[in-house]
Amino acid sequence: MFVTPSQNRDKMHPKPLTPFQREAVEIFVGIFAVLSLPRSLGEIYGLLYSSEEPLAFDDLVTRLELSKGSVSEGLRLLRSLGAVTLVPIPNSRKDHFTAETSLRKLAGGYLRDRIEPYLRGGESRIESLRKVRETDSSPSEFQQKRINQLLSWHRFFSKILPIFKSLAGRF
Amino acid sequence: MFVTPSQNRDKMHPKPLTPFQREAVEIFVGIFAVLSLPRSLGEIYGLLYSSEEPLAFDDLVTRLELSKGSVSEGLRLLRSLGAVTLVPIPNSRKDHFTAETSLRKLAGGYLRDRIEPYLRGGESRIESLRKVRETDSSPSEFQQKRINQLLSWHRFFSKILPIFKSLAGRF
DNA sequence: CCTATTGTTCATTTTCTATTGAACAATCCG
DNA sequence: CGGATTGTTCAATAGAAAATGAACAATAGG
Repeated sequence: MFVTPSQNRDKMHPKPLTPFQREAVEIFVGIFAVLSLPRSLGEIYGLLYSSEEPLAFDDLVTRLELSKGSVSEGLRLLRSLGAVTLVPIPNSRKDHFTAETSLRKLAGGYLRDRIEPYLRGGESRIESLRKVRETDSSPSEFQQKRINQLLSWHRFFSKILPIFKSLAGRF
Repeated sequence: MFVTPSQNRDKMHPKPLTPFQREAVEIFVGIFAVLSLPRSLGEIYGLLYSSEEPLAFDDLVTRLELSKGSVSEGLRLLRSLGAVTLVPIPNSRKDHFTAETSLRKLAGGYLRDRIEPYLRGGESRIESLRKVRETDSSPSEFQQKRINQLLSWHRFFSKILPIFKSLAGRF
């Protein structure tokens, strides 16, 4: 079987990243680092973001010099966040991927997966603090103040999140 | 030299956390974890948050069973974030600390130290992407689109951050 | 001054997280 | 089928981050 070089180079000589792509990868590695997300995720997303055409799984492995395991798990997480989409390519058996680029999807996915679940559990955690106060030797006014404050913080974030998402929706 | 038990217990038998404090510590450990901040910071802040009176450095060490090193560096970071304040206690040589509890200070400090510096560097990173595009073999329209999109994202976050802060200011 | 106490620093250790890589599953196609 | 290709899983390793603890400053009070 023969392949054209642009489709499938030797693994030892993968098509290198363009300067534009290298720079984009660095930018997204940085952005992901701010969110405390691993470097490999930034690399994968960055390369997809700076590539006009969808890339095959294998392209990511060879061009970023990452292990198949990293790419596989990285793509899984990025897809679960809605940051990367699997696109069907006619006549290709391989999976191909593109970067989602609407801020709505990106920020929305991050918030949905990393923040909202915690926020949802918030009320019950504050509730158990309230319960514990009652069993305390001497429930104080101070404790009640703290509980109320936590509740007000919770309400604040519960309100602000949808607002943020809808504003991001325009980008 | 004699001390009253409430002021300075034996290190092996520190005044234990009340149930309320234990629960508060757990809550803040969780909040800090969402922000990918280390457990010890959540413990320190949580105990201060749930303590009516300022606590001495040494109280934090013994009651949380943390090393002096952890507490020292933890307090330094929390103070730099504006989450904890050193309060002078008359007739005491020891440093005493309280938790700041206004969302304005807490969120503001976090954003100021962790997010804004990165955001400020954003323009120059995008600029260098723009420069690299020109040196590229064939600068494409696609690349220009990506650059423009990054710029628009940057503007979005630059706008939203002050808005968020001012909203948080009311809590 | 001198010494107790208090807090900091930072090299080392421990713990946690990310990454690898090899074995395995799934699937396509001859 | 059957064997080649493609992608996943997960135990093992490497690497990064947090926590420790011992040596070291700083300082207050005798």
